[in-house]
Amino acid sequence: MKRKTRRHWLMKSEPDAFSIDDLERVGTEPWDGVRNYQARNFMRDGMQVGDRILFYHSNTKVPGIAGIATVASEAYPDETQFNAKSKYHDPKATREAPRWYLVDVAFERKLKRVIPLEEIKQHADQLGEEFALIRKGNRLSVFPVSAAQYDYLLSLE
DNA sequence: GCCAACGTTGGC
DNA sequence: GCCAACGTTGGC
Repeated sequence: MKRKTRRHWLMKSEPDAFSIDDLERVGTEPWDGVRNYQARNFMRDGMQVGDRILFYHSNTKVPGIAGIATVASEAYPDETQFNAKSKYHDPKATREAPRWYLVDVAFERKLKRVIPLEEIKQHADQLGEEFALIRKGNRLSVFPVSAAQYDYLLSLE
C-alpha cells in the first residue's frame, strides 16, 4: 500500500566518483553500488517515487549538502551485483534471489551553496543529537531525514 | 595519508 | 553463537 505522505532522505556520494554536477548532466542515475543492508532496506522498503533527497558530498575537501534530488523509480535489483567484471559484483547474488536493490535518482537542483558538515554540526541542538549525519562514527550512506530536519537544513541555504 | 568507527566474514 | 581478523567509510 502506498503512503500518501512523502519521506525525505539523505544520500552520500563522493564527488570525485559522482557529484551533484554529474547528476545534473545525466538527469537520472541508478544509485548502484550500495552494499550495506540498512541502506538497501531504506531504498527498497522506505522510498517512494517523488520523495526528496538531500544530495551529500562525502570524503571531499568540504563535505556537505550540495543539492536536492528526487526518487525517480521503485526499487529494483542492482544490475552490478550480477556482473562479474563490476567492482560491485556479489558472487552470492542470483537473479532468482537478488541481494542488492537500488532506486533511480533524479536531479532537482543544486543548492546556492554547499552547506558544510562543519556548519551543520553547529545546529545539533535544532537537528537533534541523534541526527545520523552528525552522530559520531556514522557511515551509513542512505538514511531518512525528518520533514522538520529537512526544512531546517534547507533554511541554512 | 591517517585512523577511528563500524560492518562483515569465517573459524571454532 | 562468539569474536578476531579484515575491509571499508569518511572526517580530518
